[in-house]
Amino acid sequence: MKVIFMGTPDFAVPTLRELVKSGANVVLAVTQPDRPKGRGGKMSQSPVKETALEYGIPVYQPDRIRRPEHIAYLRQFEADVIVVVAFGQILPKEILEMPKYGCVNVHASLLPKFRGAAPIQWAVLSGEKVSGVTTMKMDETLDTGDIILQKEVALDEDETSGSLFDKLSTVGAELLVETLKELEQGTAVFTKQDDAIATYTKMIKKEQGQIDFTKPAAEIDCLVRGMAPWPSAFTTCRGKMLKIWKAKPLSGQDFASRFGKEISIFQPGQVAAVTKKELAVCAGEGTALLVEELQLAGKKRMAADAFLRGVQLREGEQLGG
RNA sequence: CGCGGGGUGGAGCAGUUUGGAAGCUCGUCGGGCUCAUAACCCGGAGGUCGCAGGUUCAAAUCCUGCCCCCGCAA
Repeated sequence: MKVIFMGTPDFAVPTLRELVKSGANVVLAVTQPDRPKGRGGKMSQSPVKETALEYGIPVYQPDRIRRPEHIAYLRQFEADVIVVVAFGQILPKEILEMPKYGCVNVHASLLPKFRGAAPIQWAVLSGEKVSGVTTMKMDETLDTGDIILQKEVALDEDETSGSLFDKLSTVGAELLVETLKELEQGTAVFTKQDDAIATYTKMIKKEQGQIDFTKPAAEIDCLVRGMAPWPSAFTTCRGKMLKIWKAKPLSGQDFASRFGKEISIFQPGQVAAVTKKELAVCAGEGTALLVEELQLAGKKRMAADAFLRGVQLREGEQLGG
């Protein structure tokens, strides 16, 4: 199998590795151009590029792959299949139709659910119990191609987008290798997606991490887990950015039995209970959020008890706002 | 040279502006109180104050250079 691999972030790396390990002949890795990144704006290369270089695979970094010269460049490889994993650019029809087996995409959800840019985060944000990975034969619109293989993955109670990323990228890698095998053997079955039950995910923006304490605690917990490790759920504390990394929703009853008072005497966003080790914030609909791990601007991420040693919060103090 | 916060006993912080015996909360160790306890009381151990120079009678504190961590912005 002569393969062209297209991908950019960490999520794509396991698939590239499995591909190489499976014996596929990866002739080219296409990835996004190097960009300034991080503090100080140093140039950095994509994880896929680093991995490709490690294997000695040639790397190609077109600014816009749809330009004719880039399409022509790809054509000369006469690849059997193009594998696309979180590449970050839309492929034009000429490329989709170029390889014998077409273009195969690994998508981190159970399509047709969570089509689009951020399926993993949205699965966590939505409080899903199960998500998964789909391989499909790409067509001209985004994430609408025929499904080839699909595998479910259960979400844990404390699943974060980061942990789900890891799980799904591993599963995706295995699934892709299996998919190529079926394509080559001619045993692949293509299943149309049911557009009627499709859902779409928008790209995650930083502001979405802002915690709205009038929402019930369970929903805030989903936000905290869904936005971790990026861009993180946050509020403010005495004018400083305060990231919440881990929290546990408490019902009004949980709160009362744990702290011996009623949550109803507090307004959403108010610090409802502070002990030496625990911190609870009033949330919406009579619930409370037990904050377990957090980070103040300029500081490191730490457990609630460590945080409370250095910052004495007062009961009733308002967060956010 | 993008903007900013920070590196002080094991943990989290104060102290730096106005140089002059290194402090707080927690943990830890020993003892006590208690039916009992993560509660309370008493006592102890533990720190090259990121690194390297400089100024000074004296530097965590002032000056210079470097390393590392983090928030924002991209």
